[in-house]
Amino acid sequence: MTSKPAQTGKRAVPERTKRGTPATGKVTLNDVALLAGVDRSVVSRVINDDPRLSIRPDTRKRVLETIEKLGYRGNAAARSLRTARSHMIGLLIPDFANPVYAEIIKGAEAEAGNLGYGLMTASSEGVRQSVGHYVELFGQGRVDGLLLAGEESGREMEQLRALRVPWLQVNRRMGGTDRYVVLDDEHGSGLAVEHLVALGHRRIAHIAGPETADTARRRRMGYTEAMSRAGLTADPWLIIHADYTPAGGRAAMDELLAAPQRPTAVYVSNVASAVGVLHALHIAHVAVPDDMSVIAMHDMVLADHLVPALTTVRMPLGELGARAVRLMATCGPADPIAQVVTDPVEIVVRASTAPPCTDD
Amino acid sequence: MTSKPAQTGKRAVPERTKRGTPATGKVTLNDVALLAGVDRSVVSRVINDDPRLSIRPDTRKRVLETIEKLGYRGNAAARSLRTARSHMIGLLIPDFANPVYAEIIKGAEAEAGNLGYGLMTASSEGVRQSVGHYVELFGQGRVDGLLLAGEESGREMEQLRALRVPWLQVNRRMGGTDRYVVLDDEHGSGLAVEHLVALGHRRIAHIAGPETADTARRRRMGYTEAMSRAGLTADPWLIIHADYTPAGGRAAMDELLAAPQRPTAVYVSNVASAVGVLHALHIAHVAVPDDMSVIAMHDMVLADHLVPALTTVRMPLGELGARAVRLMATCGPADPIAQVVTDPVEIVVRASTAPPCTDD
DNA sequence: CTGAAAGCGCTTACAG
DNA sequence: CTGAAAGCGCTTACAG
Repeated sequence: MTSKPAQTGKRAVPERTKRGTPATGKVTLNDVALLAGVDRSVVSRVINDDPRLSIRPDTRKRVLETIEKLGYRGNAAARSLRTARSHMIGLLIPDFANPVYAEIIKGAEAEAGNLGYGLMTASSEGVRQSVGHYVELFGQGRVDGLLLAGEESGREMEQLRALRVPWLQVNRRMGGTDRYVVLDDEHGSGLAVEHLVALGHRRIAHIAGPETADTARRRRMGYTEAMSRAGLTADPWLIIHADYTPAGGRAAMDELLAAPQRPTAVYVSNVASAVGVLHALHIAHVAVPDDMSVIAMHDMVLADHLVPALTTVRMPLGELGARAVRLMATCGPADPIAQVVTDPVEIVVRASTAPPCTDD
Repeated sequence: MTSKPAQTGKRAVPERTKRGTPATGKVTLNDVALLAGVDRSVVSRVINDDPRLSIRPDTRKRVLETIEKLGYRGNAAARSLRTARSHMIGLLIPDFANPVYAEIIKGAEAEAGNLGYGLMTASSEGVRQSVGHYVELFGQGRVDGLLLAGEESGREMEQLRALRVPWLQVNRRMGGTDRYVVLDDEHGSGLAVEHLVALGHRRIAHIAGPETADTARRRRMGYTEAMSRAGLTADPWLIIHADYTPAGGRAAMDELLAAPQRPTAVYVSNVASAVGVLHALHIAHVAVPDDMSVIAMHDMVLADHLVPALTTVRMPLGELGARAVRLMATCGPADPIAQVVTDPVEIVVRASTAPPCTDD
């Protein structure tokens, strides 16, 4: 007679999961239930704080103690399979080397931890190199949601959409979507211009980001509007578009220095570009801030140690990352999300800005 | 009579996974099998290229086409649960703002992609803030292995060990372990010193990393040995320990400038510190490279744009990250791994090094 | 107050 | 050459 497989916990196991190897320490719900003398469904409900569970205090205590004693850790895969949620959030950034994203990641990571989520950060660059692209990484239910801080091409957005994973744009709003969270770039830009105006500058240039970038557009608008408010004209030759990189900033500054009428101050839309701007001025023997004031969007530790120390606009980048995670974790996949993080924006005055030379 | 649940694909499904909602597009192996007219085990084996499967070419073709047609993506949780592998690798770094780690992450990410793994990067900082610490993030079978590039405290290593996840130290070897992959820091340091010696410097200082850091120790050793080889003495006052941060480098340089006999050159063990070193020299009106040559460990885009552009030692940081992932993916959890990535180490000469002033 | 059962979507040894 | 079955470790509606 073929005996039915013996009861709970004694069922046949595939070779690779051999029991009796306590070294591996694979403790399951069943092990806990067996030792605590209850059903595994009870253990599960204790762990998940099921409000519909009524249980005697001492039974609960016994279960909890057994979990502790065996060092039980729930299996993420089993739980994901059952609940169809991974408790992971993906974050796609353009480049790990850009310190702006480091701030966003930090905020996102901390908030994810608080909400019991894991954060899986990848760079567009890295993903592009890999074989399966987004599919391997973010498809297959690996993440519950995807935060997009990168510059995805149309084809890439297509691929992402095919994954059918809820997504949210961070720090940009492309393609007329209603799923984004951004900073108040216009306001920040306005403050930068106002700082320079207050110092007495009138010919203020703007090294803007790439023309295609949404952030660049918003910062440029903030700049032109603040110029108008101050009764100054933002002549087209005062605005140069450049990549958000040191090399981009350097080239833009060179161009600005070659202009017929030199500005006395420049507002750079990105701190990475500003590094290149300072370098270009150094090479051209233009003294900062005596002959040229420089202020840049985004404050970083680095700014304090550049030569000279860089005046910046501090934006709540960490809060942006945190907010994005929170929204992703709490909103439905199709809820419209259109948020602007405004809170602490301030000018951090350092050595790179001063009144213009009087003999100008 | 209670009819047995109808066959494959028609079993009762829990409410949340309602079929007939093609919008959600939850396509399973069963759906593919049904449409292709084969068993789902066949589909599985086709997907996984099971060598023990013999199948008619046209059947295989039909299966593949159906997968394509339905846009089937395997469910990661189900696969993980069944195979007890997550195909995820965790990477723990100290700080996203440190550009050195950006390079390591990039290399690791690319290699993970090539091997079909996902990379889950977290910072020690961020993890410490979160509620469940490592357990939530890396426990529960979420990752197959853990790459440790951070500075974990003893208590944290304890926690990590309790997770029973295979781990590998990256860029450091702490606690007499035989699971690490590092760079040839000694060799790189030697090259830095040799570069300065070749320029004619004899009083060469070293701003070393934190005394507790393994990398700092190896770089300092490379420095002292190269000094000896050149017949120079590495006097104790020439060596200052500092954090791997701009602030650390700045304080160390200030200390060096206050010394009775000033060095003519300094080898800084980290590019972040070097930023602070250049700043300190600027403040003190010490001309670089005329009055002080500066060379730093680790090449970054930033180095090219500092004032002045910084001479560096380029180390294979990306390859370090890639190697770590490869080892983690291919080695057994207890195999001894003690590797040194030596390959392309070279001096990148920029504007911060020159022969010493002759009137010195 | 607690237990038994079904099933999430896969993989794999085995049967035919 | 292909199919049927068992089971990975959970959760949850339901029964008692």
